[in-house]
Amino acid sequence: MLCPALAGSRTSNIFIYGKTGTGKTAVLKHVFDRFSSETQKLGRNARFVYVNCRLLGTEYRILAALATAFRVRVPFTGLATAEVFHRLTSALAKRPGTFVLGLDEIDALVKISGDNLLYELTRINESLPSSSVSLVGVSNDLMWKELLGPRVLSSLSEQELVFHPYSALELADILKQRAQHAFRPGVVSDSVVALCSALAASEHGDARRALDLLRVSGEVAERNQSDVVNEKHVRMAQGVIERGRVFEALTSLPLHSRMILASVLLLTRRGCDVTSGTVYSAYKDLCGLLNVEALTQRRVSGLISELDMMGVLATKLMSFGRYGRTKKLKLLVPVDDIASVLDSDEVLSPLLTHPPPDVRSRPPLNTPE
DNA sequence: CATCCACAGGAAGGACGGGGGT
DNA sequence: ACCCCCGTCCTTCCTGTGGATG
Repeated sequence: MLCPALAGSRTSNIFIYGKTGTGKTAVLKHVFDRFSSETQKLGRNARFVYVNCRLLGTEYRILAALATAFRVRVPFTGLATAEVFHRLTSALAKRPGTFVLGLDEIDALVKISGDNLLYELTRINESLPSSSVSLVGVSNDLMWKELLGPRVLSSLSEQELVFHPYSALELADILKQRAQHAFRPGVVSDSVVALCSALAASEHGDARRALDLLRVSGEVAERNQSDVVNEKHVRMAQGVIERGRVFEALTSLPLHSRMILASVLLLTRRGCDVTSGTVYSAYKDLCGLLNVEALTQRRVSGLISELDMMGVLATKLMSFGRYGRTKKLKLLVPVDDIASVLDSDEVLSPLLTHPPPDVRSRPPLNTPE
């Protein structure tokens, strides 16, 4: 699909779908690399730029990253988004060529700030007389297209590509091949490979998961001074990976999000019902104890939604008729895991290990379960 | 049927840290 | 040095809402 770039002409916009761990990003990066070196050899002025929309987070930062890739220096804040766009455009106009922008996790961009930037990007060519810009959008949300306006949709999906999940057999092939490089012969048996791939296949065929699982299994085996990797190590590795992910996600959370999480933890431990209302008052008490100014209920509600989207919490809207509507919260992560993360938090841990007697919530709603 | 609870979540705007241009 | 503008994070204010109750 990108071959026209070799001849110096514009490529179609491409849209790539597929679940996580099916190799979209890997393929995109690899293809971009190959094309970069090929076009260089041919002496074409072509650039293949990769950005990850979700990691960058905002419209502005994505544009700034694109600009930086074209050696346009922009500050991390202070400029209007439109201004950055303008600078990018004029930089592109100055050096004629073929430019392909790979926008990974493009669904995140649209969910955060709408399809405006995409729209602008699809019609950037109109103001570039001698260069061409085309887009490669990558999304792991198949239903995501519905968020797009028709004007963007038609121009973005000139060509489409779907990456199907790997089957357990395909995963096993990948793992076997990697295992040959990473392990001494005979250390990893076929049954271990089969288990890793089966576990990953059951989680929608995520190859990254499978590889991580095998790698960590090896580490676990090594730590246990075992000469071979066996099924038990794989099971242990599963737990290690899970905890690692949780730990990383939670420790990087801002203070107030961690405090909200601590409130949920306290309420859960005490067996109170955990709803947005009770959590907020527990959170406020926590703020009082820490001498921190509490955020408003509105903001806390927003932070809870963020935790929900991260998959730390599950929320469920419940209606009790006359007794109002509320969001029930449930931790999706084992209580002990969260506790151990918060325990290593120097600000919050004293409150969790010796919970003061009256960090309490409002009296529970007298409603039937 | 209307009411009303206890919130959800949208809109608008303000404080702040940090630009650009002159 | 000055002014104005920007994105981010948060607040304030507001309207919307599912369903038991009167």
